[in-house]
Amino acid sequence: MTPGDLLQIGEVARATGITVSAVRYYDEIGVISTVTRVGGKRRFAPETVGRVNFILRAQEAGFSLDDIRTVLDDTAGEWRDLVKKKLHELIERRNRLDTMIAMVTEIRDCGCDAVASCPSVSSF
Amino acid sequence: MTPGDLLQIGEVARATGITVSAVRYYDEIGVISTVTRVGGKRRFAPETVGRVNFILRAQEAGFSLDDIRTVLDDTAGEWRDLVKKKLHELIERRNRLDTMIAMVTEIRDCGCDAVASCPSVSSF
DNA sequence: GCTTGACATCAAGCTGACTTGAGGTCGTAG
DNA sequence: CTACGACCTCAAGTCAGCTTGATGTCAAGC
Repeated sequence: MTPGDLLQIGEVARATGITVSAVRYYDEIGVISTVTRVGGKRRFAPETVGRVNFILRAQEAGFSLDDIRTVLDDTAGEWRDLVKKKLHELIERRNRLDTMIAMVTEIRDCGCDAVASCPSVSSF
Repeated sequence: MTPGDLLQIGEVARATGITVSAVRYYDEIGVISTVTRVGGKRRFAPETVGRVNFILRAQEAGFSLDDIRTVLDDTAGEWRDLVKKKLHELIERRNRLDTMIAMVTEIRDCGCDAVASCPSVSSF
């Protein structure tokens, strides 16, 4: 058992589903941080689990780890602007995705023999 | 002027907005193909432009060049299954994106000082 | 004949997000 | 005492998707 409620690296890994080396990597680049070390070993705050989950979601949505660090570490007001900008990008991304879904649906239902010769492909 | 209606690499690049080196790369890995060579120089069919545009869209939607080659080159029936699978993935991706948009919107409007301490973040 | 511009090849480099491997430390259990 | 599992560091490797640089060819214009 860990002292207080601090987590070991392996616990963070298991709780979030990422590998130990990925947790270490996140720590190195500063998107999460160790509270302290005990005998050289990292100890993380319990909130780290939520933070990692946030990071994973944000990555899925197209944020780079650099973006994420900027957003999470900004104590000035800037982060809100960054989030707004990113929100805009997300909405654009969804629009493109919708276009793509329509396109792929069309291809799925086109009745062509091969995609290469499908008019739906070259019309984009 | 090119003989017939075949395009030089630079024309393909200008027509699609990608670089000459990227066209060459696409040719090398086989997502597009040169019809012939004239004095060592590649000549492309005009449809190549549409094909490249398709590739760009597909990439935006999360297809890898490998996926794209598989879909485009498949003359058997398999590609339709692959497209179906990809369509499924696209829809999942859109769902995640919607979640993310909701999340980012919440963060934008949360009134917190810093993202790190925002309850919306650790609740994910 | 010389320059210019568009093309060619080939090997190497780059970025992001990690992983892998070698070699070392620490604490507990048998 | 020794073995084990979980941790540590540091350097190097991996993958996709290109780019960059060195060096060379070829046709057209002056």
